[in-house]
Amino acid sequence: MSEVKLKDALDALKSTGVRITPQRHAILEYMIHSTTHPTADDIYRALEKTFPNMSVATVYNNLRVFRKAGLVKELTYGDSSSRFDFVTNDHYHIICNDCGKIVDFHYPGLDEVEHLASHVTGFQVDYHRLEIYGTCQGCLGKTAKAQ
Amino acid sequence: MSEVKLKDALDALKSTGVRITPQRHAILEYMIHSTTHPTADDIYRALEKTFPNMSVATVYNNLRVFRKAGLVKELTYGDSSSRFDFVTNDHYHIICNDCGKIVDFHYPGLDEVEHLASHVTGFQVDYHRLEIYGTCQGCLGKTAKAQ
DNA sequence: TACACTGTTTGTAACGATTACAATGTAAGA
DNA sequence: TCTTACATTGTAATCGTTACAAACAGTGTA
Repeated sequence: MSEVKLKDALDALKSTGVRITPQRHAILEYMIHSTTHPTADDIYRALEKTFPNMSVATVYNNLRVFRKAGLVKELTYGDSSSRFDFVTNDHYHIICNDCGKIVDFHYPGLDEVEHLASHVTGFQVDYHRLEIYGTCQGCLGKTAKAQ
Repeated sequence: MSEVKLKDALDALKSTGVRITPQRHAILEYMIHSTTHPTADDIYRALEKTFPNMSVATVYNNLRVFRKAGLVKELTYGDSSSRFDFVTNDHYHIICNDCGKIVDFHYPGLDEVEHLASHVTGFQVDYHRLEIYGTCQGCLGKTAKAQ
């Protein structure tokens, strides 16, 4: 099924006049198969073996291309570096404050909040972003530690 | 009323054994009166006149102190730099994609989402974060421009 | 009052993520 | 094949943030 996602993504790119290069193919493929919301550097290091000459700049360039095409979302958390997430269906993230793990979960959507916000502020609403923070089961097992 | 907020904040700090310095007083005061969700640099430049010798490091140090004391929230958006928000009541932000303006709005809370997320993922939930993106009325007035 | 202790500020250097830029490479069309 | 436009690469530069060491208070105690 991820083959379908990849094909769809490539088609979407092609239709906007973006050239499909081996690097772009590889980055997209990696992001689709990844479950870990990788940073640009994660992607770079993962593909280093296959593309020994690839530059970090290429990763950043293409992540921007994908973002503009709506294929990829950039997640800016407190960490120093952004994480990137292949856009599939509407889903939200829950993030472990202890180990940083990010898990997806689905929720019907928050149209009501958007409507209220639009009504109160006069904004024209495009989209929203929601994250939940807590502690994952793995870290709950260990003894708590003061931050 | 912002006097009360300031006093409360100072009391809260004092009670946790944090010393109240003129710089800390000024930073807190600025944040409470500010409506613009300033960056560390905004704060630094605003207080430069009053404290010609103040260091950027002091601003960062104290924002971290305030954050740990729960007085201030750090907002990491796509921009390069973090923005800081004095914590009052529960409110959310709606952000203009065009001019970057951030407006607060209130909403009853999203306990239900937290519960569902906790149930599905097994996380122990601490808090969440929600932002809505769109275009503010001012920017709607101008003609739209492709990104 | 003098002293020691602890937390604070300051200045600067260092770090690390991201971007800009110029040079080189490559695909597609005429 | 030639041309043109887009891609990649490598590197230097930028910029927000932090680390660190030195100078500075404020507070309590003798």
